[in-house]
Amino acid sequence: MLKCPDIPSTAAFRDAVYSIVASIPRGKVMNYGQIADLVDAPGHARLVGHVLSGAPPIYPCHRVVNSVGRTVPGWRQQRELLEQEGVGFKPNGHVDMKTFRWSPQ
DNA sequence: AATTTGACTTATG
DNA sequence: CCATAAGCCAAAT
Repeated sequence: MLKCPDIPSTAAFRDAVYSIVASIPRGKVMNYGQIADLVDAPGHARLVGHVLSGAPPIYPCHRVVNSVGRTVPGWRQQRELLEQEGVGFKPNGHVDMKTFRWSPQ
């Protein structure tokens, strides 16, 4: 996968994040920390979130949730989108990460 | 340059 | 579902 020698908001970093997000299969989700790790920038989970906040809507950013499976604050529709794809939510309102978290082959 | 803010994480209650 | 706390790091103010 693309690696960014530099760390922060470079085109490479953003491109890598977009690439990862675009590769999340339908019906699965990923959390920010995992993406950060995949782009060779461990600890930059918050940056991933920041990048996604400015990402073009062409990417399935609704498949990215936080580590406990919580949906994006302020984006109520995200849950509907995920449920529509087959992602199951636990009774507590969080995604069942145990089942729907996607890991790269 | 210092402080605040946030699409984070883990833990605890 | 929410609240709090400590740790974390880059961006915005």
